[in-house]
Amino acid sequence: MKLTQGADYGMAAVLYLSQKSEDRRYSLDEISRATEIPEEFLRKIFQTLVKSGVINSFKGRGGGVSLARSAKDITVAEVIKPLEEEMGLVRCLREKEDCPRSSECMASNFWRKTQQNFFEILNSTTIKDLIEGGKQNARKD
Amino acid sequence: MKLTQGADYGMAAVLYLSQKSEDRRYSLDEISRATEIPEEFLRKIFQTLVKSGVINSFKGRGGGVSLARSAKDITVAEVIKPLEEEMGLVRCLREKEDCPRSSECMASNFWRKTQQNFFEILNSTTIKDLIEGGKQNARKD
DNA sequence: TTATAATAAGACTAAATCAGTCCAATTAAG
DNA sequence: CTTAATTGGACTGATTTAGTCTTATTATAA
Ligand code: FES
Ligand code: FES
Repeated sequence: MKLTQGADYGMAAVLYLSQKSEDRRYSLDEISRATEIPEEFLRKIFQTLVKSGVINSFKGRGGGVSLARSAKDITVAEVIKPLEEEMGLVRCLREKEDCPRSSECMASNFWRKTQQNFFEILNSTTIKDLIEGGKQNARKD
Repeated sequence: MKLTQGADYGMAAVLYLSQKSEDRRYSLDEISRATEIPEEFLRKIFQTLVKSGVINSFKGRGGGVSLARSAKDITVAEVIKPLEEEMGLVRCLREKEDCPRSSECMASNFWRKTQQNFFEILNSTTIKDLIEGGKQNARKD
């Protein structure tokens, strides 16, 4: 049960941008160097985030990437979900796959709710929360 | 982000046993047939669960497996954790691995708490809860 | 109008992990 | 002492993950 490296890197990259001035573009080269994420891999990650609307990118000289919205309007879920292809914790929750036991399955409901609870946390936490929280994060408790 | 097939199967197998009479032993052959889990794989799963104390096994003629405790005293966590080798959602939370950005990492605390919240659910839900809950599971809400 | 500095898109590859199998050894019952 | 079972561990094939490479495309500036 781990998030992919891509999702993990994605968070780091978005966090990096969020801590920098918003009115500039940052080249992949620069971000890669600063975060120690392999440049070519980082490129793919950004491509995904551009498609999902979290990041804006600009080609050509002076180009680079920037946040599409301010950090307070980007949730953790918005960064993680597009980078994490398979989000079903167990078979029951993964469409395509079907399980021979699904009819008498006593676990599916439990997992569905548990997973939902997890996503609700990701949905209700913004990148800004992470930066501000610093050491005091996740759930208002 | 998915649990391994082994953990998934493990739940199914334990649920199967929990719904059967407790004072008998069940051969892998029988369980494999009933649940449609490949026998050799199921064998390995039970070996793990025996080691972690959830299942009792008996060699020889008339042998087989049974729950080590009654379903109300087995939590979901006790079944999942031993079958799921890597339980750290992100790098930050996985011992061995170290991340070049760990010092300035704004995400680690968030993930730690989120993951903890997840485990608390697994810890506070028993196999009996699943069977009884049937269609009304996960968290008291 | 051309050189250059950037991202886009997608094919490709290496390594790791996962899921599953096989087999020789052990144990207990009949 | 034969048979029915699990044990433990090595082994394998398939899939997924992480990362790279290569060829376009686009924008800026000299
Ligand atoms: S384990 Fe197959 S449907 Fe739940
Ligand atoms: S991402 Fe590396 S320590 Fe958090």
